[in-house]
Amino acid sequence: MTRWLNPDEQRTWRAFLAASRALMETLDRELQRDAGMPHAYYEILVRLSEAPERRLRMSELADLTGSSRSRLSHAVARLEAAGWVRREDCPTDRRGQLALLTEEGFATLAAAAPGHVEGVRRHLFDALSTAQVDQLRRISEALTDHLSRP
Amino acid sequence: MTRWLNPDEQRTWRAFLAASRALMETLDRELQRDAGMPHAYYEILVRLSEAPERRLRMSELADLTGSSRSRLSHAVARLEAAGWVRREDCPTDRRGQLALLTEEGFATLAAAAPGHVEGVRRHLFDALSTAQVDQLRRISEALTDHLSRP
DNA sequence: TCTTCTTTGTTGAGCGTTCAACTATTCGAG
DNA sequence: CTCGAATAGTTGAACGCTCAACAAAGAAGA
Repeated sequence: MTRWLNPDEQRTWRAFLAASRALMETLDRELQRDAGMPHAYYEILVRLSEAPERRLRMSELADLTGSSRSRLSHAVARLEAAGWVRREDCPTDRRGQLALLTEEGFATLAAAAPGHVEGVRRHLFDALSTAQVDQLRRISEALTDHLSRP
Repeated sequence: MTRWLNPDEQRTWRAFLAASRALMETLDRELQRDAGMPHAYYEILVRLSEAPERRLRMSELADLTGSSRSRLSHAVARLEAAGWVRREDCPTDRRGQLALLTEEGFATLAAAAPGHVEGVRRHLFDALSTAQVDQLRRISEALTDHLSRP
């Protein structure tokens, strides 16, 4: 007994699909062009830059960026090769690894941030009213909450 | 002169990022598990199934699915190898190709649809009020409209 | 303690996407 | 009618992600 989508839902679902895909692709392309990295990597650098001493456990970084451990492992390997991130052994858990943002990584991030933020503003916020921004926040938080339930 | 994000915008942006990524990953994983194809391929089959005679020009199909021509070319190659899509020469334009859904492809889609729609309902619509669904539609349409401007 | 279960992080293969380059065909200005 | 520009679609390499398998170390219970 499938609960099919009614026309309104169908339209909403397709609109959401098209919009989020187009937005992410646009920002990803801009970041790749201007900073030489995909958006997922940028996010990793951001989270590290906000952490105390600019370092985080791999697992915590994975949670913060909403990525799998495997994905993060591969990503940090690339970021390390680029000289933007370094690994260190965790002093309190010998299984653990810390990822830490290098000075070079911080400089790269600082150089990329204004352009990217401008992109987010132009492509996302400039299209919405302040009421819609508020709605989008509530919707997104409800969604995340719902998805992390069972 | 960077127009930075204020705390509300920051929160909205990160919430949207987390939610849309989590939603898409969940649906993609379910579809891969239950139907053996990624969501992008499912969408191709859906669009073909809705087209007159279940066939579309490659370029039109690319537009409808919001994908690049290259992406679609690779994707259709895979779908063709799976026996779900066939290519035909376009009678009116010798550069053109038509992609058409095979009987087998249609059957696969018909088998996959109920599960996927149920997933969309559970993970998206069940989390939102009817007012929020309406808001999300308006926001998404505004976004798509804005992104396809210049 | 010994044993088992869980957690942490990595690895390699396979897949899908991007990007740039390319062929083939059609369009359109002169 | 012709020739340069635009359009349709494909290709291969590089890249990032997923998945399953794995090793190493901690946690928990007898």
